[in-house]
Amino acid sequence: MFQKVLIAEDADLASSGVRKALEELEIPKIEYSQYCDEAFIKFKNAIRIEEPFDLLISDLSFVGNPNTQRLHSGDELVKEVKSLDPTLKTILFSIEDRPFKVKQLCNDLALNGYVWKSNDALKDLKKAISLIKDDNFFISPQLAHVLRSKESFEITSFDIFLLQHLAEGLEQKEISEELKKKGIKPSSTSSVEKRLKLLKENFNASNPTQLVAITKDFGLI
Amino acid sequence: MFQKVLIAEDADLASSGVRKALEELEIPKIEYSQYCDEAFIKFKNAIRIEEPFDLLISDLSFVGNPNTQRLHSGDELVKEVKSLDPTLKTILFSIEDRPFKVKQLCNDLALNGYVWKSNDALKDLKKAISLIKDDNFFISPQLAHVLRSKESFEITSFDIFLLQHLAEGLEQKEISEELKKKGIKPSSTSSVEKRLKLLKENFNASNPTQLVAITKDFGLI
DNA sequence: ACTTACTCTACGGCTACCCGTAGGGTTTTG
DNA sequence: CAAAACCCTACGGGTAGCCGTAGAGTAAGT
Repeated sequence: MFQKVLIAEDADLASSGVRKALEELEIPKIEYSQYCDEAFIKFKNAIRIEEPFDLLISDLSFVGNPNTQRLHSGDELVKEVKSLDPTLKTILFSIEDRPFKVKQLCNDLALNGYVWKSNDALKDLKKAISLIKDDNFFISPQLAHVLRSKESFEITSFDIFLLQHLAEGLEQKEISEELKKKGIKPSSTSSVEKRLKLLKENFNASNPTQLVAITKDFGLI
Repeated sequence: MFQKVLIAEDADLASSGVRKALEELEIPKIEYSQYCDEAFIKFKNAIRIEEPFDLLISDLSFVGNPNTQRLHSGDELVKEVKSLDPTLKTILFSIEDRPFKVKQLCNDLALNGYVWKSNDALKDLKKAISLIKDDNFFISPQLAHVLRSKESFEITSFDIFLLQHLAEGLEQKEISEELKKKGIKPSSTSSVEKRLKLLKENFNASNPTQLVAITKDFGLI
C-alpha cells in the first residue's frame, strides 16, 4: 500500500473527505495543500529529504486562488510533478465529465486514475487506490465509456467546418448547402443535425449557441 | 493642403485607388507601404531627416502578412505613430462597419477621420482630407450614426448578463426567469428578445449563436 | 447472392426563436 | 393637468432548430 500521499484540493469539504478515506486505508503519511504551487513545493522538498511521495491525488480546478500562483490547475501540477518523478502515481479527482476533456486529461497526463466527483466519489477513490497500487488503471464507471475507442469521439475537420459556419451565423440548411457546394460527402441538413447533436452531447452543450461558446473556449474555432 | 502623405495598405487595388485620389488633390509627396512595420520605419526615418509626414492613411486589417511583423493591424500602427508625433493627422480606411468596433476605434485612437470602404470610398476619402486639413473630423456618412451619443450603443452589465447566460446554454425564457430571480428590472422574455435583437444588430450577428461567437472574440464574455 | 450492419437522407411533429403589434405603466414636455 | 414619449410586458404568427422514425444506398460477412 502507499506510504506517503499528497492531496491537492482547494475545497476543504472535499479534502477532509479524501483524508478520511485515506485514513481508513491506513496510509501512514498524508499531506495536504490548498494551492497547486504549495503542493509542488511540498513535493520537491519530499524528494530533497529523500522521503518522496508515492501518490498524488489532485483536484482539477482551483478557483479563487491568488493571481500570484504559478500553477493554476491540477493538470499543470500533474505535468510538473511527473517531469520530476515519472514513477509517481497520480489520481485526478474532479467534477469534470465532458468526454472530450476527460479523455484528453487521461491520455495527455498519463494518469493512473480518474475519479469523478459523483455521489460515490469516495467509494471510487478507495477502489482507485487499491487498483493503482498494483499498476492498474482506474476510471469512475460512469465515465469509463469515454475511453473505449469504439465510443470515443474524435473531432474531425468536418466538425470544425460545422462549428466555424455555425459561429458565422449560418443556419443548418445553409451549412448543408455549403457542404454540397464544396462537394463534401455528408451534406444533408439531416446529417448536419445529427453530427451537431453528437457534438452537443460530447461537449455537454444544450444548444448550438452554447456549443460554439464551449468550442471557442477549447480553442477549436 | 497636406504636403507628405503615407499610405499603409496591403491590397494593391486599394492603395492604387488611394494614390490616384491623392494625386488628384495635388499632394506632392505620396509614399506607400504594404506592411505596418515598413510604414512605421518610413515614418521614423521621415522624422529623422526632418521631413515628417503630415498625414497617415492606414488600412485596418493586414492579412497574409509574414508572422515576423511586429505590428499586425492599422490600429496598432496608428497608436505607435501618434506616440511619436501627436500632431500627425490620421485617417483609418477600412471595411469595418460594426458600430461597436467603429466607435471604439474613433475614440481610442483619436482619429481625425474614418473612411468606410463603401462604393463611395474614394469620394469620402477626398472629402475627409479636405475637412481634416482644417482640423475637422470626418466619418463616412453611412457610419455617422454610430458616434451620435443618442444612438450610440453602450454595452451594459445587463447585456453581459444576457450574453453570459446565452453562452451557458440558457434559452430566452430561462434567462427571463433568472432575471426575475435576481430582481433585475427588465425581466420579461419580450425584453430579453428586444435587447438581444439590438445586440445582434450592433454586432452584425444574424442569430444568438453568431452573437456569442462575436462577443467572445471581443472578449466581452 | 443474401443477410446484416452502417451511413446518409427525407419527412413530420414539437419547441424555441424571431418579429410585429398592441396595451399598460411611468416619465417628460407643453 | 393633459399629451406625448418612452419603456416594459403580453400575445400571435412565421421560421429555424430539435428529435424520432423510416427509407435508400453502400460495405462487409456468411
